[in-house]
Amino acid sequence: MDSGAVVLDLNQLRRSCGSCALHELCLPAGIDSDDLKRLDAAVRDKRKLGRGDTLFRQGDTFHALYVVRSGSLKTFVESPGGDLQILGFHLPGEIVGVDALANDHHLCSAEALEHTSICELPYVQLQEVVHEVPSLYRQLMRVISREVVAEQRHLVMMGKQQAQERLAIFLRSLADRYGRLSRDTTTLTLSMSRYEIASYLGLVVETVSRLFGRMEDAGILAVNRKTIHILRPDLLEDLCDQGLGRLPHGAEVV
Amino acid sequence: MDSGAVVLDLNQLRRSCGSCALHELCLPAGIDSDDLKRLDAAVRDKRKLGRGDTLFRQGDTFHALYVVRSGSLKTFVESPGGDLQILGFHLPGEIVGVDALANDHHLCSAEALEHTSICELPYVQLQEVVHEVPSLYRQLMRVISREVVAEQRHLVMMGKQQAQERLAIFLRSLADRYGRLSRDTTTLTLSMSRYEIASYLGLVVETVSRLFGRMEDAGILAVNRKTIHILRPDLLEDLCDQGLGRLPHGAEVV
DNA sequence: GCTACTTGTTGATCTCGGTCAAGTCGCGCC
DNA sequence: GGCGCGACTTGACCGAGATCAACAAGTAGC
Repeated sequence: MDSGAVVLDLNQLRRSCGSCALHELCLPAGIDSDDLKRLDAAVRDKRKLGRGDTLFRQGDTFHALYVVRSGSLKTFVESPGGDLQILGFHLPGEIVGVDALANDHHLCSAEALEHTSICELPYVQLQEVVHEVPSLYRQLMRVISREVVAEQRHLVMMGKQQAQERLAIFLRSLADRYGRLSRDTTTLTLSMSRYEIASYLGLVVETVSRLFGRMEDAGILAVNRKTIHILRPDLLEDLCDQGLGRLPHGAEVV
Repeated sequence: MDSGAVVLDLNQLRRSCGSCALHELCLPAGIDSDDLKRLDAAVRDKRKLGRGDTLFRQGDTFHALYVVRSGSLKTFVESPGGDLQILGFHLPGEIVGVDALANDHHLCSAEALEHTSICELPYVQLQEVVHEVPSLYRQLMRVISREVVAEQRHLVMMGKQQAQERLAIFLRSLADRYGRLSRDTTTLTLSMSRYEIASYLGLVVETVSRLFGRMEDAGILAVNRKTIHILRPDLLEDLCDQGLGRLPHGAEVV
């Protein structure tokens, strides 16, 4: 810990939570500037990760929570057969590692999908700061709760939705979350592969590929490899909740 | 069980966390007796719920977290079409309501599956106590984290497992959780309907019914309406990871 | 007891999405 | 450039589980 002379590491990206672009989305939301300094003391910069780099792995001992600062992560569990299930994709401002609090070991792995930087919150220090700053405690709970809500949505999707609805919901969710980061909501640059999308949705790659094709045929999307243009957000929205009345997969445009 | 034992006054609800049978599973775990008194001050007894009674409903304003003291709850979301998805079944010692922390409104409903008593933790008071008792903060995080882990397991099940594996995993999970409550692990008395099980597993009732039949034919279970005897726990275990693969052992979740 | 209703079981058929298999595209590398 | 490999797409077929439908067994009300 750096309680004495603070060594400034100029290679590190983050300066302080107060000056972070995610200020209003992340832990600092609603925290006043005095308290922010305390939070800053608990945040340790983490080296940047390149595509495919591991943040933590299933079974690792828990010692910190992480917040995505830029880029994106996937969390997943893998079974011996090489089979894996993607649990979630994590964009800037989202927290990762909460599952490990239960028993001090990570139960899933986290890997960068692209160049990604991370804020590390060593748990011991975080506890101290949270103890000193009640409003931060509340905000931390909020951020954790968001992950719970995301998992619940995921669950509903897996339990009830048809394949096409799943993909539509997934795309809408990505667009929304990028929108919150003040980015374009009609152009998505997917950082994950088709295989990862399929796993997340509980489908197989072939199905995902066909669905992209079908949605493109319907004029809803323009798909070019990793780049997705949402041409008709309204129609995409329609696809998200047609629990019973499904498109007969012709060019059904209303 | 009922003979010779001290007659507990069932009208008298919770006495204190210190004297609660769930002491070691619930929030009090690892908290010393002085601090327990503070926790007690934050716990408000909640009236008992009867079968079908609602604890909170989707959209309700958030003001408290809840811990199941006895009985069981289901949490679920319902879509306009009357369609519902069960998110989880909650047994004694498990926390409910975490999803509402994100935006002050419950995003799912919670309903009792049988006679159930609940400890209510008004959030404002809980925050104060957590502030005073760091070890309680950590334990609260643990309990919340357990729910995250349970959701992750649920997700993996929905994404990768076959119907039969899902039911096997569900039954094993129930047996484990009841086992932790020091009950018989070979006889389950299901408090939920076949429809609720089906929804939880992402299947339809007919399939669940057929699977029970098949497992009975295989000599693994003896099924009589809501009462399930696990005759061959070893075979049930085998069914849990027949697919291509599953979590090897992972860490034990408390 | 009888009737009406809810919950669960069983059988016959259908279908969405998985599986298998054969391309095609994009990209790094020599 | 051409080669090789992984990521993606497309097509033909199939099967697990959904759907439809009839029936059985509890359960509540009278």
